[in-house]
Amino acid sequence: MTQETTKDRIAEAADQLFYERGFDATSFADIAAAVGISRGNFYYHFKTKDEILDAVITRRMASTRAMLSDWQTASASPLDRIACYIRILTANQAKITLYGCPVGTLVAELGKLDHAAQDQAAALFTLFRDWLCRQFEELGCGEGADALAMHLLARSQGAATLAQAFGDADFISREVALMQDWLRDQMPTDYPA
Amino acid sequence: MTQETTKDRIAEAADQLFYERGFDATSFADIAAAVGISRGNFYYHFKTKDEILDAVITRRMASTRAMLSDWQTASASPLDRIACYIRILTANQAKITLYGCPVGTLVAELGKLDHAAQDQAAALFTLFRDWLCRQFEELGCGEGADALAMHLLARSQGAATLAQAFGDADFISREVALMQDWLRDQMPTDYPA
DNA sequence: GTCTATACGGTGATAGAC
DNA sequence: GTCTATCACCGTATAGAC
Repeated sequence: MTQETTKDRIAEAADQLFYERGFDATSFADIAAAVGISRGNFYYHFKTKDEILDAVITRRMASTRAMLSDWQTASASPLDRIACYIRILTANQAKITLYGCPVGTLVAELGKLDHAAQDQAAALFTLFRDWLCRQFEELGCGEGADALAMHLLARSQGAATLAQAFGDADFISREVALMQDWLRDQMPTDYPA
Repeated sequence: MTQETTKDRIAEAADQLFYERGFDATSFADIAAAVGISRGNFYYHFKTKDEILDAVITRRMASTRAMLSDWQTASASPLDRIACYIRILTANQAKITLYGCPVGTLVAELGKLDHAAQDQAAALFTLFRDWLCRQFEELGCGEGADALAMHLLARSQGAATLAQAFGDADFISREVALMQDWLRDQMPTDYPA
């Protein structure tokens, strides 16, 4: 039905390259080569590099929303849903070891560049934060739900950063196990088994 | 006694700029302007940009070693020494909120650039890792000492990453409190009070 | 040691033919 | 929609005067 346009293919290639090499280090020539078009043709689809960044962030927002929505329907209990989140670290273990977390590294880079889109990128974090917060609320954590969500996000980021720094994929497995233990401990005592 | 040479001043300025803006985004012009010399004169002291990066990493290695050595002598108990480590997050709270962790962000960037110096930068992490590992060993954690060291490093990185992403300095305080609680729990039951 | 002047490649970006 | 040709600019790096 819906054809994949050249514009989509550019955004897709840019998405991957921004992740693997970083936004600033990725040139138009790199993206054009990956898509298989000339640099000139490029500007027919995107006027500036920042426009591509916008498109990439929009793409990531959409796919993140879709993923969170899937988890929401896939599991009945909030505990299982949070476990889904923790498992993405395992699922993406190899890539994270090579390039870090796609969200964390982008936000960090745009922050240092003082780029206008840094808030948009941070919104990717907010998507996870709010979703996790809701799960912890359903779990009965009430006031502390957002703090728990932030804490879990931080633990994930730390695992990704050190795994990349030391090229140690197994470290992710160990941290995932610790996060699952931690998650069990967050279950209120009056929560139905 | 020891004069501060122009070379030192360049390395010092580069150190700060690499932290605040990132390695790749910092140009010779930026550093030259910060030091107050011309771009041409620059190359009398450093032949390439990578040489400056080397000097910056060497600087950071030396200052980190000095800091760890200070903590070693300042506190008698390994528990107190680990607490010293946790406190640097609080001490550098404002800068971390703006620019992230100096070590973590440099390693992440060099990793994405696939830069030759990425292992040298990772050695900065190893410095902390080995030092923390020794403290946990003295604490009687034996086999698990390195795992505890890595875990604490990851927790710190996560706190720094999210604080920067959300521009939330207070988050560091909350994570520091959690890390201190965690540290207490790592104390073996037979450890003398 | 410090400067000015300059080379040279790659960058984002534009114009215009097809 | 896609291409080639071209632009101005900024990056690292060099040469040579003082």
